Amino acid sequence: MSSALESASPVAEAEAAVDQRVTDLIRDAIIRGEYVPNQRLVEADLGDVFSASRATVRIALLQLAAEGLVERLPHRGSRVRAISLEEAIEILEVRIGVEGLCAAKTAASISDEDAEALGRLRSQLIESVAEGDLVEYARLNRYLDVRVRELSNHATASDVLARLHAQSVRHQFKLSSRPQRAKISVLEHAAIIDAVVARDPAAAEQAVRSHLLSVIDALRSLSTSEPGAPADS
Amino acid sequence: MSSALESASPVAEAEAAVDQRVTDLIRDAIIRGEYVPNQRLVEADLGDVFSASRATVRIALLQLAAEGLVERLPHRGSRVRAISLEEAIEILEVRIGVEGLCAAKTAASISDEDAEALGRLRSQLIESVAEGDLVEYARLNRYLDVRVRELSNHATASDVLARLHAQSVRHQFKLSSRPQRAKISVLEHAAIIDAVVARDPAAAEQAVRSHLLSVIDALRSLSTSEPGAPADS
DNA sequence: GGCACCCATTTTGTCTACAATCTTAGAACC
DNA sequence: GGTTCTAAGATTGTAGACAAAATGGGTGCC
Repeated sequence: MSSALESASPVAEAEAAVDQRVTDLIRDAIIRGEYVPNQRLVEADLGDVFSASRATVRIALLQLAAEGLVERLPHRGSRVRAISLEEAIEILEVRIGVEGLCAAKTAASISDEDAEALGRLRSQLIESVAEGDLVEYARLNRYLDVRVRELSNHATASDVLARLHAQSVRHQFKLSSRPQRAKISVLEHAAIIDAVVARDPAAAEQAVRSHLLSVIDALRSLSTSEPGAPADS
Repeated sequence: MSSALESASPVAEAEAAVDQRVTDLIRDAIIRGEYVPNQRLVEADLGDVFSASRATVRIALLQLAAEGLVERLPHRGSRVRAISLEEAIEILEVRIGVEGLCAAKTAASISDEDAEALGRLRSQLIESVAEGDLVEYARLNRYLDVRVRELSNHATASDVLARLHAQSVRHQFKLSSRPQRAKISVLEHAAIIDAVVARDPAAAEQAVRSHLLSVIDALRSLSTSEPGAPADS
């Protein structure tokens, strides 16, 4: 029965997303903040905007709901999921374990060239903060995260992290736009890179842990200093 | 704009699944092993079996693909995803971090009654193994996992774990059906319960780690002793 | 004035039909 | 005999239409 499928490799994983044009467009719009938390996402409207049928949009929304970006209420529609501070902290707590694993794996297996590249990235990070270029710093930060995931060669962890990351983009953003915060976090990032380049898995895991715990603290104090501004719409 | 949705609580999460009848049926069938890995899942056929339209089945398959239970190849259909040994180990590695977190959280906040209940569960586990009732032992085991997740009160971690668990059911099953293995793992489980009941987060996290590392070892040696039997169909 | 009920509107959930794509088998050709 | 092209079959992707559910406003009643 069906000879063609039998022989396909179990590697694929990523390329499977081909026609998910609409899904990607909506996801990007949410992540970019074009659609704000709690905003309603009416299937017909979105189909109109992206010139796709309702069936396509519907599938996209279900997909995004599975990713945790969208909330669906039966017979009542979809809306952009609002990630509360508590949830954001939960996400960071989970990331401690998973990113720690990635960092450890990377430290254990990194190649010489990749290690060198990370070293350069380290310099760039420090430089961007010194120049006060927070946008560039945020970009390099994201790149570091992605790179460590890739280098860990851990598909499962990468999947989990990608999902978690997408959900908490908004909260991350609030933090990374603070110059004060950048000066602290850049040191922590440098420490992570140092441990990885030194090929010390335990130290890398610990460095990630320290960093994320620090982020949690920062989020907490940020929220107490400027009390709940839940009105996003 | 839209007053009804604005006030909905961000808790829901679970009850959102109402009409997912078909999704649940297919998921159960896969987890129970009714549909074996690599088996093709043709939308029209499934619609016939579950007396639903293709559109409904299609959505169910996309949902399951997002959960990692089903693999979709564009224009070529869906099939039950085969979790390789490497992937199963990856999943366990991730679980170390996340379940460790849950255990630590639970240990830090467990109530007296819940602690007592866990103590009783501990006795039942030991008893079931002593009597050689592996089916009962497996059931209790699942319950322990679920319970620790619940008690941790950590929605994000629970979500991640639920997803990972569903994927690796098959491999878990292979292990838990070995009497030899049960005798080892029951001690580890008892250690986890002890640490949680003693309200020692660090010890609980460590006990989980030890246990899962031991499972990884067991899986590895199991696969070397009975070399690749990839023919599931 | 407030409360319960009912109906119109909006939006989702489901089904059927059509188009696009891929696979497979067979025939023509070298 | 083997290879390439072509066409038929099977299966997925998309669109549009209908049915079901929930919301919101309005009317009647107390």
